[in-house]
Amino acid sequence: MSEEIKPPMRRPTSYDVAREAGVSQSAVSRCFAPGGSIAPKTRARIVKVATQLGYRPNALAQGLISGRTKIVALLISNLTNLYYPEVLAELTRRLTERDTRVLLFSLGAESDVDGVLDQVWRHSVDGVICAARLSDEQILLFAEHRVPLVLYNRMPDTAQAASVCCDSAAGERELVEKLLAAGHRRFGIIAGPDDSYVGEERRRAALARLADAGLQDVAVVRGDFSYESGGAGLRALLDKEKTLDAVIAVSDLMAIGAIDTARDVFDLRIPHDMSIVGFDGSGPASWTSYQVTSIQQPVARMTKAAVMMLIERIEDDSATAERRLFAGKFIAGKSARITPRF
Amino acid sequence: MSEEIKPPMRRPTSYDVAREAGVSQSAVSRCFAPGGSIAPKTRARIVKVATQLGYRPNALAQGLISGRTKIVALLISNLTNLYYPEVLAELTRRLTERDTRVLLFSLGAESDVDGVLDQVWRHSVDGVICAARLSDEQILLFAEHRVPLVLYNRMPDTAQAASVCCDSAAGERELVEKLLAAGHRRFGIIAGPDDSYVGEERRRAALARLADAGLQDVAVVRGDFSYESGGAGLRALLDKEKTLDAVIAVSDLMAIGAIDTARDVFDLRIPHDMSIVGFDGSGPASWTSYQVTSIQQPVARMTKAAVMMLIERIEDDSATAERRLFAGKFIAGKSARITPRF
DNA sequence: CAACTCTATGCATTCGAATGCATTTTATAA
DNA sequence: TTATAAAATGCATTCGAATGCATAGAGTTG
Repeated sequence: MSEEIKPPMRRPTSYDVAREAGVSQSAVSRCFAPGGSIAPKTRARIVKVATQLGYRPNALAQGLISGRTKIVALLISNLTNLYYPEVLAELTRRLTERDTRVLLFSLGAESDVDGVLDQVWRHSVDGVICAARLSDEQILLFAEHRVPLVLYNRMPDTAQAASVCCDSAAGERELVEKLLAAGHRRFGIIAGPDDSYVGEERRRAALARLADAGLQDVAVVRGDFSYESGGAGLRALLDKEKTLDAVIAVSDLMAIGAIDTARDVFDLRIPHDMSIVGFDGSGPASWTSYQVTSIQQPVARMTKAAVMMLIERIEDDSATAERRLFAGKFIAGKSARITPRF
Repeated sequence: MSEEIKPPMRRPTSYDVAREAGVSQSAVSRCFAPGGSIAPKTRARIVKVATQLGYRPNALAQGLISGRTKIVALLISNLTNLYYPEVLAELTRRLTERDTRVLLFSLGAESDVDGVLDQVWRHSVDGVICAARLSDEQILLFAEHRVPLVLYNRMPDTAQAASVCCDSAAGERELVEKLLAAGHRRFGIIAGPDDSYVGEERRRAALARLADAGLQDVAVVRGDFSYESGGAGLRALLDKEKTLDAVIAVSDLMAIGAIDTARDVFDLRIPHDMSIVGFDGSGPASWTSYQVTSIQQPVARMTKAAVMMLIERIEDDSATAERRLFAGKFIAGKSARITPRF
C-alpha cells in the first residue's frame, strides 16, 4: 500500500502543531515570533512537528490580529514605459530583501487611482510607494488612513508627503547648457503629456534656461513618452520650424523615436546635422545605434532611498515629510554635439 | 473651532456601521455581499451610513473567513528582460479587471523559488501565474496545497500543469525555413542560458530543422537574453566561424545586440552581408534602426488565456491540466534576407 | 382571520494567530 | 532548605467579516 489515502487535509494550523507537540497554541505562536519566550527544548520539539506537518503561519490571520501585513503597495502608472520596469524590479528586490511583499497596482489611466486606493485601504498594506500622479486630496487620504506613503519621482502640489526624486530641473538645465555652449541656437522640445509631473518639470526647466539665454518662443510639441510619439514629435517640430539645431526630448524613449525618424525620414545625420537629447538613462539609450546624450537617473540609490524612507515611516508614524532629491548624471553619448563646431 | 479634535479613530468596522445604522453586523455583511438577502430600504440605510463613515470591508478578515483572497501571485524571473514588462502589464490589467489583486514576486536567481513559494502558501493566494522555472517537485507542491497554477511560456518536465505557451519550436522552424529558402547555408546560433525553457526549445528546434536540411555542426554560443550578450555572442560566433550567412538569436534583445555589433564592430550591412533573426516581437524589435525579422508572440491572446485558465481552475478545482499553445506571427522585418538572392 | 410562504434579520460561531495576564516551573540567592 | 526572582507555559480574548440556523415580520391565499 504505497498509496496512502490522504484525507482532504486542510493546511495545518498552529493548533494542529500544538496538539501534536503537546503544547498550547500560544507556545507555537511564540515559537515563531522573534523574541518569544520559549524553552529551547520546547522550541525544538515544536519546530520539528511544524516541519513535519509542513506548518506555515497564515499571513491573513497574522495581519488581522497584529495590524501588520508586511505588504506594501506599489502604484505605477505606465509599466510599458521601458524605464519603469527597471525601477519596479529594483523596488521589488529591495522590499523582498526586507521580508516585505509587493502588491502591484498598474494604473492605465490615472483616473483609476481612486479605485486603486480603495483596494489599498482594504488590504491594510503597511505602506505605499507611488510612481503615479496623486492629487492633494488623495495624498491627504493617506494621512487620514494612517498609511505611510513615499512618492517616487513626483512631488505633491501643496500637501506634505515624503518623496524621492531625480532632480529633473537641474538635469535638464545641464543638458541645455551643454547644447548652448556647443553653439546650438534653434531649439525644439518634445514634451510629455501635460499631466505628467516629470515631463512638465523638464519642459519648464528647459524653456527657462533657454529664455535665460535669450531664446524665446521655442517650439514645443507633446508626446506620450512612447517611441512612436518621439518620431511624431520630431515631424511636428520640423513642420513648424524648417531647421533646428537641437531637439530636447523629455525622455530617452522619445529621443530614440526622434533619432530614428530624423535619420530615416529626414535623412539627417545625428549629431552632425542635428543634436537630440533625452532623459532617464534607460537601457536602450546606451545601445550602439543611439547612444543618447542624456541624464541618467541614479535608480539604485533612488530605489534604496525610497524603500528606506518608507520603512522608516512604517516604524515611526510620527516621522514628518522629507524630500530627497538626487542629481542625475550627465551621459555624453553621441546623439548631441556638445563641443563647439570650431 | 474649525479644528475638530479627532479621536485616534481606527478604521470603521462592520460593527461600527451596524451600530450607527441600527442593525446587526450580519446585515452589514449581507449588504455588501453579492446576492445577500437584504431589504432595499435597509440596504439603503446601511450604505448611507457606510459611505458616511468611510467603511471598507477588511480584506484580511474576508480572506480569513471565506478562504478566498482575490489575490493571485505572479512569479516572474527577470523583469529586466524587456519582454516581460509587457506581459506583466497585460496580466496585471486583466486580473485587475476581474477584481483580483496581484502579489508580485520577482525572482532574481531561480534558486529563490522555494522561499517565494513559502510566501505564496502563507498568503493563501487564490492562484498563481508563473513565468519562471519550476521543478516537477515544486509543481507538485501546488497540487498538494490546492493552489491553482498556470505556467506562462514553459511546460513542466513530466508533472501535470496547466500552461499557456507560444509555440517556440514551430516559430523557430518557420524562421529557419525562410532563411534556408533564401539560400542561407552558414548558420550560427545565439542561444539562451541552458536553464531557460524557451531558450532551449528554440535552440533545439533551430538545430533540428537545420539538421533536416543537412546542416550539422552548427556553431552555438550562449547568452543570457541581454543586449550585451547578443553582441558578445556574435563576436564569439565570428571567432569560431569566419563567415556566416545567418545568425539565429533566440530573443529579440540578443538579436538587437548582435545587429549593433555586426554593424559597428564588424562593419557588416544587415541584412545584405548577414541575416540576423530574433524571437518575441517585443517593442524595440520594430524600431526603425532594427526591424528585426522575428516571431511575434500574441501577448494579448496569451495573457488573456492565462488569466481565463487560472480563473477557471480557481472556480473548479477539479479541472485537469490543459495546455494552450499559440502560434507566433512571422514578422518579415529587415534584419534578414528572406528572398533568394537571384 | 387563520394558516402558510417567503423574505429579512439577528444570534452565535468560525477562520488562525497574537498577546496580556495568571499560573506553573525552573533557576538563583540566602 | 526555603524564599524569591525569572523564565516558560497556558488560558482566554481579540482582530473583522461571513454564514448556518433560528426567528420575526411581511405577504399571500382560502
